[in-house]
Amino acid sequence: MTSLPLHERIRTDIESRILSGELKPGDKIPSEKELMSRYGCARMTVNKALSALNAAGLLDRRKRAGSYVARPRTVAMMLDVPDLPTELARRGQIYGFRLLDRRISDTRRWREIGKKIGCEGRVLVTHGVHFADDVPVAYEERLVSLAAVPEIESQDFANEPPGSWLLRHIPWTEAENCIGATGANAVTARALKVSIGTPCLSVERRTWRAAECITFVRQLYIAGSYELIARFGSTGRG
Amino acid sequence: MTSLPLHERIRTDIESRILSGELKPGDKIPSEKELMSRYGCARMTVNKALSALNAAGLLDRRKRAGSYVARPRTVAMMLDVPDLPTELARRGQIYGFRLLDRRISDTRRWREIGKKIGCEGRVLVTHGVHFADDVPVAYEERLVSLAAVPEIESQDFANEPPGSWLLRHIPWTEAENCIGATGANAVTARALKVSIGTPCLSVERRTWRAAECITFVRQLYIAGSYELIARFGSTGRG
DNA sequence: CAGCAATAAATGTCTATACATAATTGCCCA
DNA sequence: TGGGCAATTATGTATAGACATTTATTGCTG
Repeated sequence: MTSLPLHERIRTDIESRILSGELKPGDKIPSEKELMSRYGCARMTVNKALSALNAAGLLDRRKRAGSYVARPRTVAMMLDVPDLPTELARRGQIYGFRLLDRRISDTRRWREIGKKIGCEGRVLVTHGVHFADDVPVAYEERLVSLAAVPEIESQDFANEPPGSWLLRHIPWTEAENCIGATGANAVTARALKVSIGTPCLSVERRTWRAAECITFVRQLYIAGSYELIARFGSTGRG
Repeated sequence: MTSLPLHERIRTDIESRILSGELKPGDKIPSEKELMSRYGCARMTVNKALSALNAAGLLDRRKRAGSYVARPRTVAMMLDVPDLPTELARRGQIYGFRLLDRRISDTRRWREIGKKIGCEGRVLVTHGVHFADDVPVAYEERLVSLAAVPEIESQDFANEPPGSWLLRHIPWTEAENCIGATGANAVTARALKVSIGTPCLSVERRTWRAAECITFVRQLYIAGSYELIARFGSTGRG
């Protein structure tokens, strides 16, 4: 009997009636006044519940008009993009990283690099392999803008892959993932110790901090060794 | 000069200091008491701002201990789960669907079906191919619980694939996607007119309505023909 | 009947207060 | 020294009231 707080109970009451289809998009929700007498509580309590549903995108609220069930625009789900070392540790596997190559390039001389990362200037380029229990699971190519992250030039990535280093040191405001499938090519197949053409999950990610591109990464996970999980749960809470 | 409400100003103040890196993961945020004297307002106002940041996952708040900048474990991103017909129409391609097989099975006789969908009873099983401009792009296997969706038994899916029909008719409360890569097997390769072993993006999705499983679907997208996009923007707000 | 103005109804924000709950800190005693 | 209890502190929840803002409705007027 941990009895939820009242505002959460009001929230989940309405939420479940929306999600179950009992309340359809466009339907009107009782006014705060009505709900406060129905639940026998103060208006702030009802307001907290409805504001949360509004913030979660389940309700549209307009002054004087009332609260209405929002019509869903896009079906969006939460995708947990994992940090590989963290994720493997959680599974009880031993994580390893081997740096295959590390060089500094310049978008003015190597155009295709600028195209990938989407910025100008000097760029740190690394290639490496992620291991789980000494078995290769992923190949990684990474570009890091040295204009945005000059400190990274002094890192050797002996103990920590560039991605984890960046995650710990560099805050970012926006990112975009592109998820697809592809076959391993000659270079990646050799690094991952699989045959050419082996299916791989491909994750490409660009990360920005306030309009400035920080890094581009392309990871190839050997089919079956790794999967992404995306959830849509009733709410963003948990 | 519409001057934001105070609680939003407090929120964005702190939020921008987190996102800019001025406040790092693990750093302590001033207590509500301190913030209320700093902004010259009541505690509820500060509380509203901090609670919102907490709900957004930017803060960890613990009683007695205080509020701390959350350390991003797995970064949650928004994944737009596509409805294939809608998505292709948006791209200006002509969508098509061919039903290859349709049967009704029972989890009590076919155990592996019950295992996939995670429920008991009679199940509608369909196999089909999605086309873009008459070219196959995806193979789909779908299981639908007839206990949860009896109406679907009378559908023939001549005009509309089962997924779109479900999306339009059946509300759901929870879903989970599992995204990986795999090679086409004999059956799927023949249906997609590719050679066996061709890399494919695999999306498996289970959908529930209030603890009752509605449907399981497994889609195989031919590598290169389709990609998922996931975005993360600074805040969950619009 | 059209257009405009007043009214009322709903949400939005904020205050000041109260008590509840959890966790840290430190003190006391074995 | 160390274990356990109590005091303290910060957050969590809730109340009752006030005023602001937006906008649908109503009613008045030409």
